[in-house]
Amino acid sequence: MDTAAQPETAPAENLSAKVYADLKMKLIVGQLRPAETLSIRTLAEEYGVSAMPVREALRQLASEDALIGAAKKAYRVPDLNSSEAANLFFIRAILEGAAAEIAAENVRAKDIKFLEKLVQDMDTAWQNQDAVQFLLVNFKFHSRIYSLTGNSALQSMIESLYARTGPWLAHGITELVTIDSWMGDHPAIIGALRNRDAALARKLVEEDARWGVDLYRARS
Amino acid sequence: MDTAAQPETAPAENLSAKVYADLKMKLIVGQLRPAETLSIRTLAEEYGVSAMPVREALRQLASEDALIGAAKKAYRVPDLNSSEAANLFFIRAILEGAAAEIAAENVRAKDIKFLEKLVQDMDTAWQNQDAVQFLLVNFKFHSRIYSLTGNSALQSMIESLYARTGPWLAHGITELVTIDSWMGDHPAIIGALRNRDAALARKLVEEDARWGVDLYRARS
DNA sequence: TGGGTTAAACTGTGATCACAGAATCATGTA
DNA sequence: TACATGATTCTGTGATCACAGTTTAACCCA
Repeated sequence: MDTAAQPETAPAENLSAKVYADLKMKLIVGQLRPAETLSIRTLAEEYGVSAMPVREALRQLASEDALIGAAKKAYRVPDLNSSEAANLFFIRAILEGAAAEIAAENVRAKDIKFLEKLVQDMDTAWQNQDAVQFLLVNFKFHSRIYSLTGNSALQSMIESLYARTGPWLAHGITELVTIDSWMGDHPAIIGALRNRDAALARKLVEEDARWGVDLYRARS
Repeated sequence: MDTAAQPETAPAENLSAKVYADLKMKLIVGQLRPAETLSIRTLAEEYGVSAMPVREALRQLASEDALIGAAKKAYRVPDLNSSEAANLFFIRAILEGAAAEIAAENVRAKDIKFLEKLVQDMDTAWQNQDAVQFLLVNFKFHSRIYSLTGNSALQSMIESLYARTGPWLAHGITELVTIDSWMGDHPAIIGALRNRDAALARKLVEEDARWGVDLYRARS
């Protein structure tokens, strides 16, 4: 069961929720590769549960298009084309931009401190070539920001977008991204939040999401 | 099975998807009231299927917070408070505003014609005091607009928001909304689209969503 | 009659089985 | 050797059962 880190929002009331949270986190951090196939029975054995919780978790992920599920065919991780990826990063830019705007008004000193630590963690993860840890910390960074909006609906929607873009990001990130091409943005975002500059925070976060699109274009 | 209108996006490959689509549409058009309780076995009998497809549909709706599902307790339709409703309409304004902006660039003559017909349908539905039909046509109106973006992810997210706000809208709409207080907006939206005025289309659609928040404040 | 307690009915949850379609692999033929 | 065809394995899907909490209702006692 504890094969992946649990997300902060894990309610874990029942087995289905646990499996769902675990698989979703694996998607976010890139522990599942594009076009990879997922079988209910195989996963059930891995998790040590029956097929029932797994099938509900897979169906749930498929319902938010984090997985692809066709009738009588194995579930599989989506392999995004450039158009689909652009659409997702476009929505991320919209939602996270709006979230950052609100977050800039609610941010506290402890939030700044936490974000600064995450920037360091992301740096070390990169130096260790640990793509999973890198994406996990990146997710935590953004997650902390839009949790400051107090809008849980907004939060779950953005989370879903990370689950959908995670597999592709993990697949492409080690190939051609240099540490300079992105790392400069996160400290700038922290600075905008500290200064309560909502407009700048929005702009920077939107650019950070746009970076995902650019990364995709560079690959294809 | 055919107890509610099927949404345009209904794939309906399996029973779970059919039940899910049907229940979601009932939420959107207000055929399920806030705090109403839903039982797996009861619904299974109504739909003439086993409990299995129903439980998956209910879990799926609960996963997007269109229903509330606690452990070992009956599923129920959320009864939003003012803060929750405001959060949802806020997201709707963001997403639909961005969608309208893109739609204004892609709109065709046949789309305009279709939207104009829907305005008429909505008018007659109001005169007939048919709240269900009214909300259905309203949904179709907005749905058509953001389908023009070609961004299916955006589409499903907005749909989910309609499912979450539908029950409350249906409950409050017959109480205090006069036909003048909103109807003026839809023809204006059509005009903005026809003129390919993206900025105006965005502004009007955002205001249309904001109307939901105002309606809520008037109630509480 | 009122209140508390118990029993019955109802709830979602997990597990297991049967089934039909999809995919894969082996086998036999040209 | 190449290819078609067969069987076997694997896939999700639907149904049914047992179980443990939750809720509701009835009932009995004061």
